[in-house]
Formats: sequence, structure tokens, C-alpha cells
Amino acid sequence: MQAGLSVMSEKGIDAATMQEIAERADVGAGTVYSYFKSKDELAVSVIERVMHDLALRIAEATEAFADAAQVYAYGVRTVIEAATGDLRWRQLLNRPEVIAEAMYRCHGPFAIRDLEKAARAGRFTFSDARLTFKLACYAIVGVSLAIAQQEMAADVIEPAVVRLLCMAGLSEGDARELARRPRPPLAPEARPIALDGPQAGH
Amino acid sequence: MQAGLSVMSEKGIDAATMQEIAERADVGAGTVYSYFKSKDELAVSVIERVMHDLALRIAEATEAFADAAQVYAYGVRTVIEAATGDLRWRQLLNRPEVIAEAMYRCHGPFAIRDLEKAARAGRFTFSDARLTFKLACYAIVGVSLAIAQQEMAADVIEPAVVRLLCMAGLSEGDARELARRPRPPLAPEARPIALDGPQAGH
DNA sequence: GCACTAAATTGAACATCATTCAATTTCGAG
DNA sequence: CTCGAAATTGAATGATGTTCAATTTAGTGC
Repeated sequence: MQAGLSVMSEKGIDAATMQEIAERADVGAGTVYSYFKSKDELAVSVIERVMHDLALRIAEATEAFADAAQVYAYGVRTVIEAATGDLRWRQLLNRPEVIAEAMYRCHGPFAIRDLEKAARAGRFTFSDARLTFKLACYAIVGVSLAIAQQEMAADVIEPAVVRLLCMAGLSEGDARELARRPRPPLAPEARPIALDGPQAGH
Repeated sequence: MQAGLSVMSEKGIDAATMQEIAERADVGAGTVYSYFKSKDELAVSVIERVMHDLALRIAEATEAFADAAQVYAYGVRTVIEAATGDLRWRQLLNRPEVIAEAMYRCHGPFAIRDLEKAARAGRFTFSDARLTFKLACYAIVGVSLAIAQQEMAADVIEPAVVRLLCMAGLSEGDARELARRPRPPLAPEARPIALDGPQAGH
């Protein structure tokens, strides 16, 4: 189900009509509403699925990292690259707050843990991990949008990562060094045959 | 004109209908479209007006500051407080990217100048002022939303300012000191009888 | 004052969707 | 095979942004 609907990333969230989504999924227009209360909720679900998948792949790729700060840096950079590189993500960027909130919810458990771990190791100096990551999520969406709309060049990604590391409380030098470290490749995208909706009812 | 329309900050941008806006301004529904191409453009104009007004008041209040970093800190904090404190702003937060972009456009000229000035004075260490401020704008909208929706308490404003100062490249200690400095009051809001639209045509 | 034209204004009509719901089909238990 | 509950359908509904032909207003030359 999700799969058929996720193809709202072709035209963007707003441009996708429920009619076309239902058609694509080979169901009636009303059926979609048995699985999602509204178009917005569907959009949230679609975005959360993509975001959750990415969070898992990041966690996998950074398993061997000793430095929690490096895990955080890797995550931030990977998300920005996904958002700006993948054509589907660019369409989803239409709804910045939905993206940012989904990012916060899906990556939060990992990112906040890493932030706190790194803070305990003396790498970061922030006082509130949740706040720091909330700020980061919106900032990430902001740059991603700017890059997607070609307002900024793609080579601002690295400086952006540096700034977000500084925001967490790294010195400029440490941040630059961390952002420059070689990054292991990400596992390929999982797109299984899962077809569950979050809630039902009539 | 703007004035009558700005009263879309009563119900929020989306909930405000063009019908009601036209009524409030005592004109026909079509007339609005002689001044603004679309509802979105109108929203942008409304937000930009508010934002521009605030930018000017901030510039005025910080005229006497010797430290450009302090001007930046004052601006960041004042915007967050306006966005979370003023009932009208909260409604406008529905459109985060519109707010963030308007903030970038209206405050950018001042903020980027201050950032660069402070960088020359050795206070900040960032490499790209535009990028830094773009990140800050979205981050500001992010916290403001979180506070407006009571997901976070209002007392995260100060730590948020600290984080954004760190993002610009201040040390944790300097940032905390700067965020704690006493702040002069803001001039009262100007709401003149200006009634110009950005473009016309039929 | 008047005739005439260009610009501004109007608001009813239109088109587009998200959403609903009464009718129908599907499915499973007895 | 029968019956009832759940799922599905898709035409109808309602809300709203936008358009445009008709009308009013404003301005200019005489």
C-alpha cells in the first residue's frame, strides 16, 4: 500500500491527488481513508517510512565507529545528501515541517543518543540534546531546500555539516576535521513488500 | 490594504479564505487578485511586512552596540520571542518555509552584515555567512514551532540562542555569556497606513 | 459640462480536490 | 450454503482558490 502511495514523490506532495494515488494502488478513492485519516497523515506515513529506512541504514553503517560525534556527523551529512540527491526526496521537501518533524521522530532516538554519548565523552558541550537536534533537523531541511532549488551549490553541504557540529559544541577545528573524515558507503535502500497502514477504522 | 489582509493572522494562513479577506478589506473577491497574483503571494507579502518591521526595530535597538556578535544574538533572540509570544505570529508559523525564507530575506541584509563584522573582529569562525544564517533561520522557525505547540517550554529560548551562537563559531562560554547580557527594549510596533501592493496587472 | 476611453472593480460562475457515505462486494464462521 | 460483519467502492458533496465578462469609476480632451 505504502509503496503505491509513496509514488506521490513523483509529483510532490501537494500536486499528488488522492484520486491518482488510489488509482495507482488499484483501489477506490474511499479505501485510502480506511488506512489513513487524511492526505496529510498519508504524507507523514510515507515520509516516515523513507526516513526510518534511512535511519536504520545510517545506524548500520556507523556501527563500528568508536567516536559518537563521528556517528552524528555521518548521520547529518548523509541525510542532507539524501535529501538533495534523491529526486524523490526533493519533491517531499515541499512540506518542510513534515519532513523536519519526521526527521526528528525517526532519527531522534539515534541522534540524541549519539549526541549524549559524545557529550559524556567530552566532545560536545551543548546542554539539551533534544533542543540541539530539533534545531539541527530544521536547519538540515533549510539547506536541503536551498540546494534543491539551486539557491546554493551542493558544495555547501560540508560547511553546513561543520556548522551543525559547531552548534552541538565542537570547536571549529575539530568540526572541520570530523566533517572531512572518510565515510563508509551506505547499504542499498530497502524497499520490501510491506503493506501495512498505521491505523484502520470506519 | 495590507492591513486588512494581515488579519489573516487571526485564523492562520490556511484557514483564512480569500472571501473573508476580501470582505474584511471591503472589496470584491477578484480585486485582491489585482494586487496579489495568488493567496500564497499575499501570505508572503503579509509575512514580509511584519518581518521587515521587526528587522528595522531590531536594527534601531542595537544601534549603540559595539559588539556585532551581540547584535546578532539580540536579533536571534528577539525573533524567537516575537514568534512565540505574539499570537499573530504563531498562526503564521503554519507555513514554516515561508516564514523562514521571509526571515532570511528581511533580516538577512542586517544579520549577514553583523555576522561578517563579528567574524572580522575574530568573534565568529564560520566560513560562509549566508549559509550560517540560512541554517539559523530554519532552526529558529523550528524551535518557535516547538514552543508554540508546547512541545518545548519557553525556557529553551536561551539555550537555543546559545546553540545558534555556537553554530556561528563562538565558544560555549562566550556564547552563554553573550546570551545572558541584558537586552534593551524594542521600539513599539509600527503599523502605518501604508497600502501598497507589490505588483499590479490584469 | 459632456463624450469617450482606459483602468479598476465586482461577484457570480468555474474547476479542483479532499472527504464522505449509502450501497455493494468480499470474507469467514457456523 | 447462509448469514452477518467488515472492507471496498465511486459518485456525490462541500469548501475554496481563481477567473472573467460585465459594470463602475476615473481621467482626458473639447
